[in-house]
Amino acid sequence: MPRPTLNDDDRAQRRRQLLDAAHALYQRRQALPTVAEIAQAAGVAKGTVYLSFGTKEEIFIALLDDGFAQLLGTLLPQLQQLPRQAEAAAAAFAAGFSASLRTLPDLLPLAAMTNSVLEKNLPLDTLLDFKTRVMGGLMMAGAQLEAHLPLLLEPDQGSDLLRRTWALTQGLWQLSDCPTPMKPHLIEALTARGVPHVYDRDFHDELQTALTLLWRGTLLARRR
Amino acid sequence: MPRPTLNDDDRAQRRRQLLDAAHALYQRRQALPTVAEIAQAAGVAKGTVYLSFGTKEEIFIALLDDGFAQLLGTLLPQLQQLPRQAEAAAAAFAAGFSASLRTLPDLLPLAAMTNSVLEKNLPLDTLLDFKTRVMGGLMMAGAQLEAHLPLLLEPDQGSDLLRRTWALTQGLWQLSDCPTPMKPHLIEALTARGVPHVYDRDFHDELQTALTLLWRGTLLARRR
Amino acid sequence: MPRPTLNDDDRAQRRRQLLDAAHALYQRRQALPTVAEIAQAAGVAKGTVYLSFGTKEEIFIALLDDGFAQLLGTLLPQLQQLPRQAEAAAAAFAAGFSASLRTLPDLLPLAAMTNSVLEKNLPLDTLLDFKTRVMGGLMMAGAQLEAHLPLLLEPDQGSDLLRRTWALTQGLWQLSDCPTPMKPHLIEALTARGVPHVYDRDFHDELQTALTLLWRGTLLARRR
Amino acid sequence: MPRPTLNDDDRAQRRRQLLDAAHALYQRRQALPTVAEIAQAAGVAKGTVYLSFGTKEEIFIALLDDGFAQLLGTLLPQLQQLPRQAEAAAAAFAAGFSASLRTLPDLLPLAAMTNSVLEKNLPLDTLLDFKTRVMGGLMMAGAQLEAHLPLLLEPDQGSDLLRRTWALTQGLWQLSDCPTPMKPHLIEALTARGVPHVYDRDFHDELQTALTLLWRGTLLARRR
DNA sequence: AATGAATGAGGTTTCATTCAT
DNA sequence: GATGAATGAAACCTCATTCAT
Repeated sequence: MPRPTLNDDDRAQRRRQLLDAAHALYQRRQALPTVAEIAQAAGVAKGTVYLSFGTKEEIFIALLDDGFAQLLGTLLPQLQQLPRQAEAAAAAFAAGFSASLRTLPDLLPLAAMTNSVLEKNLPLDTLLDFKTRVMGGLMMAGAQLEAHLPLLLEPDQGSDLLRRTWALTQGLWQLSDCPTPMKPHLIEALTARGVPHVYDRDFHDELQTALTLLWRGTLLARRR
Repeated sequence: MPRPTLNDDDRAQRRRQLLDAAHALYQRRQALPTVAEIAQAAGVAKGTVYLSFGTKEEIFIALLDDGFAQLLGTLLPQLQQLPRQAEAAAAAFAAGFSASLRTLPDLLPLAAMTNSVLEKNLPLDTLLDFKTRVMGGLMMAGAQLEAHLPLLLEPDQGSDLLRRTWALTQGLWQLSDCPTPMKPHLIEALTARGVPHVYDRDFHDELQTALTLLWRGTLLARRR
Repeated sequence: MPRPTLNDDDRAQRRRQLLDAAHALYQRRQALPTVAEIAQAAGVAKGTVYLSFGTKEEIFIALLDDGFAQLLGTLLPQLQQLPRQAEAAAAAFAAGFSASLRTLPDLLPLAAMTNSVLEKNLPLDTLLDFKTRVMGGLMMAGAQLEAHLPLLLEPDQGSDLLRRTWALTQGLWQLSDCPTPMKPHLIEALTARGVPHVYDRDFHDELQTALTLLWRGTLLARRR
Repeated sequence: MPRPTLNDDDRAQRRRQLLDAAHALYQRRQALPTVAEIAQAAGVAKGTVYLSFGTKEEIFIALLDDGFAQLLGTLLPQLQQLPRQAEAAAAAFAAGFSASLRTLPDLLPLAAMTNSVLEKNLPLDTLLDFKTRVMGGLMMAGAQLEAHLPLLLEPDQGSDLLRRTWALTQGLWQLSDCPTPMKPHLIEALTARGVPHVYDRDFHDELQTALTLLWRGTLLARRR
C-alpha cells in the first residue's frame, strides 16, 4: 500500500496513464474495455480509476477530447495555407483533412459512440465541458478560416462549414463501417449480391469527394 | 392464452404488434428497451418475441428498416418534382427532405445506434439483408434522380449524392443531439457560457442549409 | 392437417419413428436433443411427440430400454455357451460381454445420465415399468446363468452377478469418459502431467480385466 | 457490507462458506441449486460467488474434490491395517470402505452427476486439475496398498484395484438410487410387483458383498 | 389425431461502482 | 491516496410443455 501524496502534476500524470491504457485497449479491441482492464493495464487498482474519472464514459470522452484537439492542431496550419480560389481550396482542404484523419484512426470509431453510448452515463458538467471545448475549437478554427478566405466566406460561416465538415465525415464513416470481424464477409457478400460501389469504396476517397462537394457548394455561394 | 395457427398475415401482424410496442417504448426512453418490456407492452410472453425475431437487435433493425422504407416512400415523389435548375433543385430537395424527416422523429436516433449497438448481436445474414435493402433503395432513388436531372448529374452519381445526403444528415443530427433528459440544461448552460449558435439552432434549419450546400456543390459541378 | 385414425400398429410405428429420430440425433451430438429437433427429424410436429411420450425423458428411457433388451438378446446365447470351469467362464464372459457392448455404443452414455438427468422428470409409472423390465431381464438371464453353471453359482446369485457386472461396467465407463470435444486435449494433458495409464487405457481392455476379476471372485467362492 | 481486503485465509474461508452453503442446499434438494440460492444461503451477493468460483460447476467439482479427499483420508489408514490374507483383506476392505462412505452421504450422488452435468461447463484446466488430483490420490493409495500387500498384488495393480473399486461402487449406487421423492413409492411398487430383493436390499450390504468379490478375484490371482 | 404458437420459468454471468480499511 | 472485495442490477435466450383449433 504505497501512499505518496499526489500533487497536481502527479494527478495529471495518473490521468494520462489511464487514458493511454484505455486508448491502447480500445485500439486492440475496437470496443470499450472494462474498467478492470483499464486499471490493470495502467497498473492501478480498479478503485483508483475513480479517483481520476467519475465514470468509465468520462475516460473515453477525454480520449475523444484529445483526439479533437490533435485534429485541430494539424488542421489549423493547413487552413492558413489553403489556396484562395474556391475550387482549389475545397480540394486542398479535403485532401489535408483526410490525411489528418488518417493519423487519428480511433477518432471516428470513438465519435460514433458518442451519442448512443458515451453520453449515456456522463454528468452534465463533464458533457458540458466537452461540448464547450469542442465547440470552442471549432469556433476558433472557423474564425481563422474566415480570416484566411475573406472573399469566399461570410463572417461566422467558418465554424458552420467546419461543423458540417465534421458531420459529413462522421456520417460517411458510419455508413462505411461495420463490425470489424465481419467486414470482409460483408463486403464479399454485398459484392456477390451486386450491391455495388458503396462499401468497397475506400472511405478516404469517398470522404475527399464528398467534402470537396460540400466546400465547393459553400465557397461558391459568395460568387453568385 | 389464444393459440391459433398463424398464417402469413397473422405472422406479419404479430411482427407489427411487437415492432409497434418496441417503437413506442423506444420513443419514451430513447434507449433500447429490454425484451421483457417489449413483450409486456405487446401483451405477449417473452418467448413469443423470439418466434418473430431471432435477436433483440433484429427488432430494432426492423424498426430502422421501416423508417428507411418510409423515408424513401416520401422521398421518391419529391425527387420527380424537383426543379431542373441546380440552385432551385438543391433548395427544394433540402426543404422536402427535412420535412420528410420530421415525420419520422425516431429514425435518426435509431440510426445513430446502428454501428455501436445494433450490429453487435446481429447474424451476418440479417445485417446483410438490411444493408442490401437500404442500399437497394438508395440505388433506386439515385437512378430516379439521375433520370430526372440528366443535365445536372453524371450517371451513377445519384445514389452517391443521396448517400452523402444521408451521411450529412446523420452526422449533423448526432452533433446536435444529446441525452434527452439533459437537453434543456445543456442548451441553457451552453448559452450561458457564450458558446453560440450551435446547439440552440434548430436542427432542421441547419440541415436544410447544409444539404443545400452539398447539393449545390454537386449539381454545379457539371457546369464547369 | 392430415388426420388418419391411428390403430395400434400405427401408434407403435410412430413411437419407433420418434425413437429412431431421437437415437440418431443423440448419436450425432452425444447430448440430449431438444424435443423440437426430435420432432423435426421424425417429420412430425412438436405436439405430436407428446401423443406418444409423456415427457422428453421418456423417449430416452425407452431408448435405454431398447438397448438393454438388445444387450440381453446377445448375452443370453453367450451365457449358455460359457465354459463350466470358473476361470475360463470368467474370461469368456468378459470377452463376450465387451464385444456385445461394442455393438451398442450409445448404451453406456445414455445409462450414465439415468440418475442425474433422465429420472428427474419421469412419471412414477414409467420409471417403474422401466426398472421392472430391466430387472426382469436380469432375473431371467441370472436364472439361465445359474442353470448353466450350477456348480459355480448359488441359487439366486446369477442375477446378483449380472447386476454387479453391469454396475462395474457403467462405473468404469464413467471414469474413462469425458466430454467428447475435450477428450484428446484431456488425455494429452494428463499424459503430459504424468498421470499414467488410466484415461488413455482402452476402455474395453480395462473392462475385460475388471469383469474377469469380479467373475473370478464370484465363481471361485463356491470352491472354498 | 463489510469490505475488508482479503488475504489467503479469508479467501479460503469465503470459499469454504460458499461450499458449505452449496453442500447444504444440495443435501436438501439432491439437485444442483442455482447460484442465486447458493449466494443467498451463504449470505453474499450473486456476483461474490464468481470471485471465488469461475463457474457454477466449479463449485460442485470442488465439493466432489473435498469428498474424494475425505474418503482418501479415512481410507489410507485402513489400507495399512488390512489383514494380509486375501479373503480377510477383501472382507476387511469392503467393510471399512462401506463404513467410510457412510460418512460421506453426498459423495455418490454428486459423483453420479460428474459426466452428464458437471463437466459440461467446466474449463479444461479445472477439469484437468480435478482429474489429476483424484488420480493422484488413487495412485498414492494404490502404492500404499501394494506396499502393504506385496504378496497379493502385482506392482502397479494397487491403483487399478482401487479404481475398479470406485467404479463398482458408483455403478452399484446408481443402480440402487432413484429420485428421492419417489423412492418409497418405487420400492413399494417394485415389491408389490414381485421384482425381488434388489432395490430394497440395503445398498451397503450389496456394496460389501460386491467389493469383497472383486477384491477376492483380484487378490487370489497371484496364488494361481 | 395432429399441429405449432404461445408460454414463462429458469439460470448465468458481467461489470460499473462503492466504500471499509 | 489506494485498494480490491463486494455488490446486485441487468438482460439474454432456451425449451419443455400445453392446448385451442
